[in-house]
Amino acid sequence: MSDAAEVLISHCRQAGQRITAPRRIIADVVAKADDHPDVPEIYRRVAAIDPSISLSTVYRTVKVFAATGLVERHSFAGGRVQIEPTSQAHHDHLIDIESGAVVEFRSDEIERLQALVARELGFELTAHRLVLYGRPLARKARRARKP
Amino acid sequence: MSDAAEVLISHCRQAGQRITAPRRIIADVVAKADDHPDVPEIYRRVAAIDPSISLSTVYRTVKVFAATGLVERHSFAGGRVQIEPTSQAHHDHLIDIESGAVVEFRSDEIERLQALVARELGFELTAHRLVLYGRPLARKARRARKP
DNA sequence: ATGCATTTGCGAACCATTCTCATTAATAAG
DNA sequence: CTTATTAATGAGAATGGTTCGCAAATGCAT
Repeated sequence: MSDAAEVLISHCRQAGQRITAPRRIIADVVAKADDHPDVPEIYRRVAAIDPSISLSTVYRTVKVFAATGLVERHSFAGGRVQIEPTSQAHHDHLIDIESGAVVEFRSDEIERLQALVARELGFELTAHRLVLYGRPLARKARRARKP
Repeated sequence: MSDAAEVLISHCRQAGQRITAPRRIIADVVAKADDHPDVPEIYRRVAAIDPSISLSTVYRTVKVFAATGLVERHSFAGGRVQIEPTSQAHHDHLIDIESGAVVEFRSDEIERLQALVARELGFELTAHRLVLYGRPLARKARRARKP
């Protein structure tokens, strides 16, 4: 069992939740996901380990994990709920519209402004989703790498 | 028929689409929507005008409108597709995670930084999508109105 | 007006998600 | 360790948004 998974289950225990075999397995799968799987996808991975675990249980367990604050449930594309361990460092994405490549980035400045804007609108910012779409600049115009 | 609705149907015609009675009505409903209705909601409004129009047709027509670029299909809350006429000036969205309400905002500062970040990554920014998720602040904590 | 491809309406199908409920199992107490 | 209590599970049905398939209706060019 991974380190992150142990954190998940120990927090669940602290929250008064019972630690069951399905929950251990689901914690493990969620903790080691570096993508943003939706629940059916998590279920597939879980079922590969223990096929007796039901889809309902995955839904319920993910909800429990989210309640502890250690997992985030986003509703990004096409209506699915996508899961992400809260532990990893936040980042946004830039999509190369020519190749479809995904570039990860982080801008503290933008993050700060987002919180500011939210507060001005009367909200506490809890999450955000920022995707930039761009066309690669001609090589000469790009910032040069270190020589 | 509203002005904006006429723009919608004329663009459809230009795109080689046939102009039908259902499409006129749906265009009218979509054009005058100042909120961000999902398709079932649009269907309700359409059915109030002509109950013989089917839900399928609303889904299909909204898709056609989106293809012409005159309507945007967002996927904000819980998997629903929400609709908005493209005509209005650019803005981003903040979702009230408690009520699902959509608040529109615009931050030139954030826009500027996005372009900057993209350029630093070697891209020319062509589009972006920013959605903030927030919880309403308690009234006392909110920025006070002018006295 | 006529022919034909596009649209429509209807219901079935799909997919993610939630719910119900009888059964199983984790935890606390003895 | 055993038992009682009560939460968690599995299976499948229910729900709600969205899409599909097909026969019938309709827009549009001629």
